[in-house]
Amino acid sequence: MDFKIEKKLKNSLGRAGVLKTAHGEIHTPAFVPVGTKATIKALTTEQVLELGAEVILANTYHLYLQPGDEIVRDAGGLHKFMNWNGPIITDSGGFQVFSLGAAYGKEISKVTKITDPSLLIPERFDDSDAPRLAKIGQDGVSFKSHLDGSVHYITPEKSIEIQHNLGADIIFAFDECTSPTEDLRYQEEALERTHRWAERSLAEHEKLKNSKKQLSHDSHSVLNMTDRALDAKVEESSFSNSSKNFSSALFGIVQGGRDENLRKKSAHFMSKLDFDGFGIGGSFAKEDMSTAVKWVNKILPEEKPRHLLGIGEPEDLFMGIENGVDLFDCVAPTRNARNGSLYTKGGKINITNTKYRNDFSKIEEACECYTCKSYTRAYLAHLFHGKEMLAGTLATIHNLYFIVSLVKKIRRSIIDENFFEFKKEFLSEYSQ
RNA sequence: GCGUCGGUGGUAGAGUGGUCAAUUACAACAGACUGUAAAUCUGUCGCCUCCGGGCUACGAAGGUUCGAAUCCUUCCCGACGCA
Repeated sequence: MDFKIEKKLKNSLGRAGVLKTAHGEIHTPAFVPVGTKATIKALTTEQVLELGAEVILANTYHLYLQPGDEIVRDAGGLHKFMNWNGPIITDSGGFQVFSLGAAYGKEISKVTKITDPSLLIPERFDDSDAPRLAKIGQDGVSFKSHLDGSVHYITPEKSIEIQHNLGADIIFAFDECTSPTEDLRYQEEALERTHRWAERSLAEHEKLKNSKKQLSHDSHSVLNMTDRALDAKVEESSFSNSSKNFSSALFGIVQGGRDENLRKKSAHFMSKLDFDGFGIGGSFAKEDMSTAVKWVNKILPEEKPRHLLGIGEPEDLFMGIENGVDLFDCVAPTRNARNGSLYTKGGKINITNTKYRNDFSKIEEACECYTCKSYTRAYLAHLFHGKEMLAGTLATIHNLYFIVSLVKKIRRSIIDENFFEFKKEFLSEYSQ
């Protein structure tokens, strides 16, 4: 993996660059559509490619449970299995520690609002009796499968092993995504754990990389190749699409919740480790997400890429990019689409609302996506009311196109040196 | 014509003397969704409301009863059976 910064945003941390992976280039900043179970829900990979996405993200935990990482490995890796030849990122399962743990059965979002009553809990209350599918131990996390109830203990080593079997271009260290409702003491304890897990993830990654290299050398040496030729062969294969031997890049994840000291501590800690890039994870309050990102990105080494995990509403994308984020992934555009919430320049609209039933205009008149080129709001409304499968597909194409294109436009504005004008113009219309 | 069964809110369909403005599902209406337990979830869903309650309602009209969607009478409508 190779990352080059092409242009920096003046008076801020923002930058535009190119991230080279074994499966192609990612022009950063970039939005990464989420395909948890090795599919961007409702779309074919051709549709994902056509709407302009360069890279996608899949999930370790889900693919480990179903169909099983060994099946994916035996299929020739994730790229081949799901027919996506571009770059792939896999999340480590760290988010499921939160979503199936502290957030299980509750209405807690990783992005909360300061006014959210869940934040008013003065001290951490003991809710260990509450049913949850993820239970945290010092060594790893015990998951009770949401599919069949079977129990699986995931350690950092196991997460990395699974991710190596899946074979994504960028993989993440196993972390603990904490709930925004946790108090400082717990955040600190969890951070210590995440840091230990980061070191162990890194060690396991190195170990697996080396054993693969060894395997590769061994097989080549049978052919009596010179060392020089061997090295060239290994080098070549690591950038070849069909190769099983290319090595994934490993990103460490900064945690620390909403606390400045913890976030900075985590950023310092991660910076010292030999990661290829970094994820910024955990929970935020909407109102102060920007400061958290800023604290972290001021510390992280400039020359390595940063991925703001799970963030992706338009205003957040501007915020993140301005503060030095290179990659974003988020389920919002795809999930919102399937639930009838569509992005427009003037804000999100709920296409199932009565007023759209006879609205024969496009979702967005100027939009260049497949959906807008061919269909009206009334048709989309009809598909949603009729519960037709095509509703989800057409809506997802539009929403992903909207968000992917927005980030591309923001990238362009950095290169053209009019980021702040573009931001102001876009947000003034969007937040109306 | 006689007999039997049945007519409940937008629909289907519970309820069969008080706890019924009426279970439930669907439809409708609105909202939520940020590293996907998610094509999901939540709320509203007779009218009015100073949110205490008030009013009109279970085919129609009468009646019994302290009290009726529920019991009785007549009528109207539907299905089936017999002429």
